[in-house]
Amino acid sequence: MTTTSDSTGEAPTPRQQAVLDAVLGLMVESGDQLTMDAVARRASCSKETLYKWFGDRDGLLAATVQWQASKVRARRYDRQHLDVAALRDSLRGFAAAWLTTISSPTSIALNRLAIAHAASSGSNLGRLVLANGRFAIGERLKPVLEEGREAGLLDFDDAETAFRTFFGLVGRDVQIRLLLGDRLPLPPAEIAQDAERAIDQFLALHGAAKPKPQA
Amino acid sequence: MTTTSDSTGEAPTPRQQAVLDAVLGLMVESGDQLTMDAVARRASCSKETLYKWFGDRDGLLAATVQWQASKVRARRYDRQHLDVAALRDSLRGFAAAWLTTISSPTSIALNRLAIAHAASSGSNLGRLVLANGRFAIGERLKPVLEEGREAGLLDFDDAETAFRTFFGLVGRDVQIRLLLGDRLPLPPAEIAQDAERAIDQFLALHGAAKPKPQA
DNA sequence: AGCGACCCGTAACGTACGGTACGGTTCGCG
DNA sequence: CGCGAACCGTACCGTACGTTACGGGTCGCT
Repeated sequence: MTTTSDSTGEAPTPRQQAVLDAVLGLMVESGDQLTMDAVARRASCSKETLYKWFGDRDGLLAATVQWQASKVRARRYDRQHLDVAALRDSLRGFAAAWLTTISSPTSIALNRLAIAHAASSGSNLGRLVLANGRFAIGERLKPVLEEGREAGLLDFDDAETAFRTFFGLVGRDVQIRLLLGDRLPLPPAEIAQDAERAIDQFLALHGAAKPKPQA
Repeated sequence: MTTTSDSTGEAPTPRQQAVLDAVLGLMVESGDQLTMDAVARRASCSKETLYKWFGDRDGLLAATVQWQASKVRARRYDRQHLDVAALRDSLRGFAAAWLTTISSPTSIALNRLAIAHAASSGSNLGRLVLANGRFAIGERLKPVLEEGREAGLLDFDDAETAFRTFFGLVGRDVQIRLLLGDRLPLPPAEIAQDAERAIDQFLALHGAAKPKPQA
């Protein structure tokens, strides 16, 4: 039975964090040979300790996913004045952050692992990755969209649907291509450019023609 | 050494097709336990035959990907009269077909396998899936887009970029969610609706304001 | 100093699976 | 009929890996 880093668990100790970082390192370097032996060797700990701390292999992987998620979580986009320029900045920030995330080696390795795991039957790895990726950013972006709507800057019926459009315009084919091993260099300059284009398109679809139509 | 169904290979014999269908069936039912033993049992053939025909496990998987691709490939969208209604129909057909494909159990299983494989180093599985999925549809759609532009119905600079926008608007978060195990029922009615919405959005972004501006 | 908790390193066990070998059967052909 | 090619079913081998067990070492507490 796991003692720490359970699915609802508390924060890992620094030593445990070092172990989880070792897992992340191994995943990125060579996603396949992620064996308990390799983790123990890399983290300079015994396998017995791994099993005491994390229960079994799946527990270790789950803890790793949550550890990585806790590292990314997330600068607040505090609601500023919210004119159209501020809204653009906010959306552009989200888009660039998302592209940076999904193109990072860590995210690629983690998603590959979770997807491979989802092929087997029961496993919350996929659910964990979804909750901390796709759905987390959705819940953080939707309030921004709704504030934009209240300010008369955006026009849409359903925030979820609008977010999915945003998601598609930003991500396009990037994630699936990277997951399938396509070389797709995404330097910061191109990320900025892609984010800009995506926001232009999103505002073309959902920007309100007239600010505050009923004001 | 593989004798048949090489990476450039000729069509598999009917018996080989039955074997590859057995692989597809196993993949869909329980993607993990896709062992050579299980394939042989399901296909009622000996492992020795599998190795003679396909070389090794990777050869079998590659042949399976190509077999599936050959089954999907692809009704022609012959260039019809090409007014705006015909263009809409054509795009809507592409969108619905793509959504149907990526939400099919076979595609999900195949992509999971290829993604897991891409975590290991050398492997053309990911490349194969990309070539027969994302890039195949791109090459088939771009001529339609360009005809639409020539007819003054569409406005864009780069067909590749326009296609990626199309791809994002159609696919959104569907594929990644399905790959990660999210339940996401996508009945034909919803596919049709999603395709319609995606085409509306695409035309809002790239529809030419005035047909044949220089005519 | 003595004791217990914690942990490292390594060895050991069981199993699953990719790959190979072999006997037996069917089928086409001279 | 006689023969060889193709193939099925099964047994077998080697290895990799998850998991457990054990010996020894370090640290904190009394």
